[in-house]
Amino acid sequence: MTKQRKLIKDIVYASYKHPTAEEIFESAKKKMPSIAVGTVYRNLTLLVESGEVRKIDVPNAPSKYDRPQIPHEHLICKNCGAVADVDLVGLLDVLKQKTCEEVIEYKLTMYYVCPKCKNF
Amino acid sequence: MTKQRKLIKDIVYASYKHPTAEEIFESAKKKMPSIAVGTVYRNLTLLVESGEVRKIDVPNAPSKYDRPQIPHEHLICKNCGAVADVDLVGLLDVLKQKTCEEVIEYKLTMYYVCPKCKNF
DNA sequence: CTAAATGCAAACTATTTGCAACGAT
DNA sequence: ATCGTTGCAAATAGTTTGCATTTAG
Repeated sequence: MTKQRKLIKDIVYASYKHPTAEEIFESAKKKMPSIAVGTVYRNLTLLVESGEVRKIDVPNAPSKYDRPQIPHEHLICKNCGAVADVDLVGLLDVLKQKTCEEVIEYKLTMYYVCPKCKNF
Repeated sequence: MTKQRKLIKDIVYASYKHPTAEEIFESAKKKMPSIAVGTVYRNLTLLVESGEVRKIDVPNAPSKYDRPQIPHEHLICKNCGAVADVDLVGLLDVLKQKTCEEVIEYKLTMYYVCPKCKNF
């Protein structure tokens, strides 16, 4: 882990809001004036791949970055009733965006046919 | 409604899949070779604004377009309990994509503070 | 007639990439 | 010495925009 990568990760983790790559870049330049945008993007991609940072896709706007959190929801099999946990990272943001409201929390249950039942 | 606009709308409505602007443009050129990409984008924007066409935002990929459908969910005020209806077009697709499962249906309730309560 | 819409091309935004220099093992 | 990483600048992808011309109402 290079100091650039460390710096970028620290900025994301320390941010009170969800910063964009550009904002992270601006912030990083204060500590390390020579850092390049390309480096920020490259490292964000790497950090997202390793799961250290979470990317939030925002339609018609630059992506935002955040530390990962692990909420989870349930998928219920319509056939056998088995419950699977699913990690629905980013759903709250999707709901906020789709409703255009400051959604605080939500209750969600999904229904499907589980892999086992699907094979019979 | 110009013939370009009509053509674009028809293409979206006739498409078996969810076409991108580029695909719509290619398809439109077959009927009207002089049509410009800019026209396709401008009309798609207009059609989306008027509700005649639905835009599907896809992370890291061109947006797709579809005819609109109107499911709806509830937003409940945590303060006064008032219920607002919201149109959550595209949520099922988001859930399918996020869970990587063939979600059949879902139950969703969201909580927020309604505009009236927010102002007191 | 005239306001809105078009075609064309250039501009823009967010992000990615090629490459030579750099830096940590 | 080596291999990943950097800074820089140019490239890319998707979309938007300015402008002179055309078209629909």
